[in-house]
Amino acid sequence: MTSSAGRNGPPSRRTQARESRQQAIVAHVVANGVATVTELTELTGASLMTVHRDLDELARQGVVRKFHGGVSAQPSTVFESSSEYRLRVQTAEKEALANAALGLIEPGMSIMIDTSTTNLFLARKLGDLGLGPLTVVTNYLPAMQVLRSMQDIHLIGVGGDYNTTHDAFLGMSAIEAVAALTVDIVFLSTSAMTASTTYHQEPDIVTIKRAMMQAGQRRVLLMDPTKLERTALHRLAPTSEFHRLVINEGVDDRLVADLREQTTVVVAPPR
Amino acid sequence: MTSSAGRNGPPSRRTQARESRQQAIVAHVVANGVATVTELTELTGASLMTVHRDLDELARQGVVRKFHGGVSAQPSTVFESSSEYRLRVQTAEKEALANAALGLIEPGMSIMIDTSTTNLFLARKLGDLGLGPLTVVTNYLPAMQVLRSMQDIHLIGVGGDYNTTHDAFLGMSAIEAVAALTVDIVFLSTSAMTASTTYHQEPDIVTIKRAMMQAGQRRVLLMDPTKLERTALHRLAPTSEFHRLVINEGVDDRLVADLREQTTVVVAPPR
DNA sequence: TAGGTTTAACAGTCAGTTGTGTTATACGAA
DNA sequence: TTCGTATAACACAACTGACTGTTAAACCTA
Repeated sequence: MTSSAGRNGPPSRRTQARESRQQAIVAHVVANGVATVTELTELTGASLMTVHRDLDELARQGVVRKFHGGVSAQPSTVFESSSEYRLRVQTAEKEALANAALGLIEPGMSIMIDTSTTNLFLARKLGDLGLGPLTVVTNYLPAMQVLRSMQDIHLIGVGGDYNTTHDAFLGMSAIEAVAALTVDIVFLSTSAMTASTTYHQEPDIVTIKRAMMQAGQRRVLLMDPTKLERTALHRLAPTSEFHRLVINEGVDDRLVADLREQTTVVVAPPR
Repeated sequence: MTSSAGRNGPPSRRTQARESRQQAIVAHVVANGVATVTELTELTGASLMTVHRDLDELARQGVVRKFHGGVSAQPSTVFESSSEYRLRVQTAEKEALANAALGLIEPGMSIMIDTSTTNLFLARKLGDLGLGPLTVVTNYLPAMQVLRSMQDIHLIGVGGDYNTTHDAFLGMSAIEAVAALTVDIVFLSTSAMTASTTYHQEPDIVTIKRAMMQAGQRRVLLMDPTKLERTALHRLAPTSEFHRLVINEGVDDRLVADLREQTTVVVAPPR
């Protein structure tokens, strides 16, 4: 991550401009499949060099692919894995989910946090409340960085093979480490779900998430609206396996009704 | 860590002034045992408020203890444990040690790095060389942060209970994780040694360092000059247990001769 | 080789952060 | 209570670093 990846302060006018320009580029490229650089300079009004730099960054994040003469879109399954990319979308929704999750935590509890950007929002909030001593387990490096300096937080890091895409420790040893623990609540998120089932596109992630589910006495699933009513290659677990599902407001009523047949659904209020 | 903890760029006139002022304060307090704040404003020429802020920072680092009316020195064994404090002293020497250590590493190797600031210097250099693929194991969070973005580095994080003082993962699960691994070289450092024996003041650290020694086919000990001919509460291991000892130039000849009777000594050239 | 395309190098602008001091208020010990 | 001490609040200057554009060189491809 180069610049404003995990920042908290105000986004700054400058960075904001950069953000919206890159978003416009992504939207355009995704819509058309391909685009030339000059085409994008006209779209954004920025200089050739700036567009090139934006494209380099987006390519590094795996969102687009550069070739001589222009760029093309990546299949969504590829770039949606990128931790860096996911951190920037649906932030308001994730914030709301995190707030709702916070309400489930009581002082003295031990909780586990999986490799998801939604959970990073949750981690940031854990220090705020005087939740008293709190034990937090995670394999997600950005979460560790956030939690390490917090008072009253006992951080337990899960080690293993570092995975750049997810910015987390995975693999056999991570699974073993998780298997050796039991926590009061485990907070999970995944990339896709239907009313009946949850999914993820990567088998390695499925494995660690399953181990984490085993380690939690209660399992809470946090899902922003973009992930609902979608599937991915690998099945993670039936929806009914989760004790609570936290979603945002504005989800289709029929879907919510279907979900309520499987588990307890909590609707997180915005703001 | 607040500001210029792990920076690399030029120290800046301002920060440099701050550094030397704090060093002067520490020197004064250590020499006299105690000091009043007004006394220190005269010593440094800074305002009352600035001195207070310096003292707050030093107290947070564990170097001095504040009380109403002034400050007192901490026993050296206390503040010498502070990762943040140790990072700022003997940097040139540690740099030289790291360079020498680098020469022992060959492409494709797997290495382990323990919880010591000297090793952080080493970690920073691992990306420079085109050492080809390199597997690096560590329980030291700052090292993980440095290594995570490096190309060609396969990072294996050792998890466990996070310890704020050392900025690292310790405890039973860390030891188990280390015990499950074997690497080509393990790079260690410790707080004190004599010709015959190595020491550390904290039992938890001794335990993990011993586990790491077991995990390494070759054991390399990096020691800056301030640590030589000193002891600490707990014995870590005989000097002869290390395959190589890397020290700086300028160490007393007789001591070097004694050390050479125990192990292979490498003298790191400055620069 | 000639066209456009990409990268490298340089420099300027601007925003945010840090370090500092001054003043005002709160605190603690005698 | 009272005086010295400690913190909080505000303001300011300096510095850093991010972002951008321009120009020049290198590169690819037809």
